[in-house]
Amino acid sequence: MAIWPYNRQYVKKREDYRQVARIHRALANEARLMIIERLKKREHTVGELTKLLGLDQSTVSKHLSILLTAGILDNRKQANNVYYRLLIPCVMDMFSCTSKVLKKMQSM
Amino acid sequence: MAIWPYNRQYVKKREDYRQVARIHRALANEARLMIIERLKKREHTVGELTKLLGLDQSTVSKHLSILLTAGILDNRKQANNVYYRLLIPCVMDMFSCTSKVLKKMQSM
DNA sequence: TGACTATATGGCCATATGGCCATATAATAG
DNA sequence: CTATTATATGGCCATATGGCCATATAGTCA
Repeated sequence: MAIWPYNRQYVKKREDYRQVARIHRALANEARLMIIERLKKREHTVGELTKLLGLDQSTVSKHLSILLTAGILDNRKQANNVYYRLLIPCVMDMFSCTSKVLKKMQSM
Repeated sequence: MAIWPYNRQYVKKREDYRQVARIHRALANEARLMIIERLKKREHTVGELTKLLGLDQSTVSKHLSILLTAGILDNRKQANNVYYRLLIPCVMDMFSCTSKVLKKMQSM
């Protein structure tokens, strides 16, 4: 095992870790979490989210594209609006774990 | 509602988002994910993890401290070793969601 | 005590991130 | 067609991140 440069298994793992890290990085920002919170209820346009977040439109657009390419959101175009929606609802479930972490923190 | 500067509910939410984002940021790095993978099985010393990861000892120490202050790990000192262990096993469950994201990605 | 070992911290550097402004692009409306 | 609206992209800047090296700190053992 562990022939040059790495065995296939190892390379696969490394790549998996990179991917998983990328998903967490997408969720590692207040603004993007608020976007997800909103999209949990229904799809929204970029403009709507921009108003809700109180950030620059370009900033929101960049956040959306990060969530999009991370595979967490989906979008569709209608008229000259782009509607974004939550693609992976289980992302919300992850928050039940993060809240456990927070609870444990507070009890320390 | 929404008295100056924000109502209490809103402030709480903002703070929650900050905390959740911090947890995800802690998980948003290959090396730290590998550490968690290892600690899933049993506790390890800094030295063991340093060998396993092939990174500088100081780098590993910093990663551990990030996971520690994020509330994901715990540690104990014995002799002149510090053993780190996984505090919140449900962190592993989050990976079942991230793998769903990845699967969906690959099918696109 | 002093020497040794394990871990943590500070300094440094290259790169990434998150925000804004300005502007480009795309679609609609007139 | 032109003007308007919605969104995306590029440039910029301040700050954060992740890595290493060097060194400080803490604990053990003789």
